[in-house]
Amino acid sequence: MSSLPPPPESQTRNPYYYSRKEKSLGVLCTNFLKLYNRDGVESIGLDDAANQLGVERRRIYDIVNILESVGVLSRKAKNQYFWKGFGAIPPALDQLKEEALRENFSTSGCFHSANASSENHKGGPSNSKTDRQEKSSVSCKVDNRKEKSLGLLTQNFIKLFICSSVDLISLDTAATALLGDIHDPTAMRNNSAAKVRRLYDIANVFSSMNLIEKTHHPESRKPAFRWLGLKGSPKNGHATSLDLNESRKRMFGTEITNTLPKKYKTDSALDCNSNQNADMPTHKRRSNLKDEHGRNSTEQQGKHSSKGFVFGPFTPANMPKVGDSENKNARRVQGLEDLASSYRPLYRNQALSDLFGHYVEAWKSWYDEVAGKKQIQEVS
DNA sequence: TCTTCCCGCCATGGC
DNA sequence: GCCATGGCGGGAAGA
Repeated sequence: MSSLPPPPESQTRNPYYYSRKEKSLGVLCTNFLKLYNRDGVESIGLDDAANQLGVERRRIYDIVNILESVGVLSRKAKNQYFWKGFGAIPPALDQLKEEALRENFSTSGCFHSANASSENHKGGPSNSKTDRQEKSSVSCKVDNRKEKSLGLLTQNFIKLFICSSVDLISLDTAATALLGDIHDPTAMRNNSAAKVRRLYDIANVFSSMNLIEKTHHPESRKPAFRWLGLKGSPKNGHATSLDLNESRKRMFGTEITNTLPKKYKTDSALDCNSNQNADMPTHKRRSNLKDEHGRNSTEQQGKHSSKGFVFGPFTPANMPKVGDSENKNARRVQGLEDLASSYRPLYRNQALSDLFGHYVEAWKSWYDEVAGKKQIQEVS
């Protein structure tokens, strides 16, 4: 991921190229924060967010659930959330810490009691006495659905860090600690697969906020998460963490969420005939049938997509290092610029269009900066 | 092959 | 019954 491979021919030729990276939850979260983490924003409508970002509501739920558990948002009403901003994170973390200490939370412990006591995570960490009393007495049999909620998992994930002295926790450790019953191999197997997926979701969102950093354990090389906490996230609540680490972590282009809704878009874009369904996995075909009834918003966007909605060709995470040959860089830059002009995204709204323009500018200034450094190095 | 995680089905609960 | 919410896991992209 440290170098930018030349785009495959199929990609340069096919404007409907599908890239999973462009649709990641982290990228979506970044876009979400860029839209709402600013002065004057007080409430957020889920429909509005979904439309602005060009994704289906389901993805917005994931984001808001995670953000809500660190206090950035709180639910106001159906479809409506209060935007509280990054300034609300410290008190939320304090509260989580307090809660965790009460529960003797640790990475080696079982999280069941924690799950129960913080179950009413909706609206942020809670102090509800009645809830806690109730939950502690029936901790093994609280509402199963809520106990497994993404928000709760998020809070427990945070507690792992804020209640221990270590700032690096491996994926394995986190997954094991967050399992309901680590002594039951069957439950563990079933839970872990699902929870690990959720951990990835949470990690992606948090790393886009710079609350954590995805890394690897120095010895085992296994995936791990490093807690950056508030030193990584913005303190004034007006700038995203990305802004603070622009030159280091900026993910050009991929920050625009792809409106192409389907993994098979590459094929379907080339062949709009219904015959394509024959090659599609069953469940995809099922959702395609749904398209015809026009129920799913993203799938409707898919129809738009076939008329030209495409995403930025950049691959920020793959940016070449300063040490790469300059010619190579120049070629790549030229290639990307060619791509950008050939397949300029037609964003569905002004905000995204502006964002795209911003990234193009940012990309150019970044490249100038890198090229400048390279020259200085060579001179010295 | 293994890891990562997108995607959307469908259960649940509120109105 | 309708709709909002969100758990869940299949399976595909990426390493």
